[in-house]
Amino acid sequence: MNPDGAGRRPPTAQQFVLAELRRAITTGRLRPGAPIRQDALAEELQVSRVPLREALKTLEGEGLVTHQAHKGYCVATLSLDDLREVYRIRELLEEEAVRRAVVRLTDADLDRLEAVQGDVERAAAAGDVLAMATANRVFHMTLFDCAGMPRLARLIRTLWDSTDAYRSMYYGDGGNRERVVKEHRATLDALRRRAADEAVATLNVHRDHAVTELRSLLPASP
Amino acid sequence: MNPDGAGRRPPTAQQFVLAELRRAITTGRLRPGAPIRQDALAEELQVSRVPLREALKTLEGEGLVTHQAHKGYCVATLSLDDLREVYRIRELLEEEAVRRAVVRLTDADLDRLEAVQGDVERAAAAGDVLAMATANRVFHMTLFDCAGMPRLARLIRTLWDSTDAYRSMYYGDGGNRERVVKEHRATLDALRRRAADEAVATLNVHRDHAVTELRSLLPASP
DNA sequence: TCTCCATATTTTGGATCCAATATTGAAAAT
DNA sequence: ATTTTCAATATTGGATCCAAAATATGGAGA
Repeated sequence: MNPDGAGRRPPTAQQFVLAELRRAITTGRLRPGAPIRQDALAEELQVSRVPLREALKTLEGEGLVTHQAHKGYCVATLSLDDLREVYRIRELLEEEAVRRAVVRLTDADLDRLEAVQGDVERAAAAGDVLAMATANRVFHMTLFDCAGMPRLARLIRTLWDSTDAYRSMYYGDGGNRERVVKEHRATLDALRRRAADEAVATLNVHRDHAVTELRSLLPASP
Repeated sequence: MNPDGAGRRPPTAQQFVLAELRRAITTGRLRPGAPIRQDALAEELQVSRVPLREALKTLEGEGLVTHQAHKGYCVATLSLDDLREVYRIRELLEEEAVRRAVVRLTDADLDRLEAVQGDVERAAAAGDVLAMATANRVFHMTLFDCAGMPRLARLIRTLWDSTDAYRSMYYGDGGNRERVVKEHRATLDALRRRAADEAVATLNVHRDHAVTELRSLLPASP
């Protein structure tokens, strides 16, 4: 399918570790708030602590882990306020991305989006939570990349990452999966008609619902 | 003046190196595009390469340096498009920050802003470019911090950092310094009257002028 | 029993050393 | 003379080792 398939190990150890850690955090295998024991992790991943620490520094920059000198790293925990803040910032940035994308979308772009939407619908039908999360993400990022603003896209990507640990739970519910499918359809339709306001609105509805749902999933008082 | 004065060396080597590198890049001592020779830098800063590399990873996350595996780090260069993109993103985020700040500003906050504005005016009068850049930055960050959205403030800070190398040149011109002083006054006035739209507008004018000026300072074809 | 302090252990931060990759320069072949 | 190949060198990536700090442990005193 893809030339450098998902299983191919990256050229450097820190890139490998980075990918592994990101997955572990965004899928929830490393729980929010959990301390990161460097020695144990390094041994588990079969690398020394040096590349591990560099990967952690990258993740710290992205807000997925926190660090205190001489105390170590922890998987970041988001308070309700943090979550709301992230979603508000996403709203600002994604609106811009969509508006730029709308006026630049080619037919090929729309075809790609349609194809990805196919993946989303298949995952939703199959009830495959992980595939759903991945395809949904690809759908949005594909759209945002069309804005032709690489830095903006990167920022948005980072914001998504920082809440992935919580978002995965969202797709556990079949109703939510159906909802996402419908909302994507509405977005695609608006994009085809170059209706920017409408496209932005559908995404905002989507986000608002997600943040509402996530409130109930948050730890009691972080 | 300040309990942990500027000259105090941070507790860990990587924090020290991080601060040093940030200064070197944002003041232009390390020029955009310049390769970063780790051995030489480590020796110059009297540390080993390990904390240096961790600091570089942090700076990479902030976009101040770029990295290629097995080739090394370079000080990031911004194309005109990059610059415009950064300023556009800033516009989006700073508008939000200002609007939130306006409804939360206390008298103490306004007093602090007024005090910082005093620093700005003194630096402008003295023609001290570095002091001017610093005070201007403090003025804006103080305002943005009042929004009570720490992540938003951090993002904005990072965006400022990424263009600091170019912005320093801006203050070389006395006319620009005067302009900044006047625009800050207008912003402060609008803030006092809780006139959000107006405050946002003054900042937008400010940014637009800066980005126009910076166009002429960019390298020919990066 | 609880608190406080000294000590031992664990864990992180940093330095040095080695390996892998990239770059440079020179020699050889066309 | 130009290009290509191959070796020498320089530079980065990673592993191991040591030092510093924090945490856990245990005992003495109130």
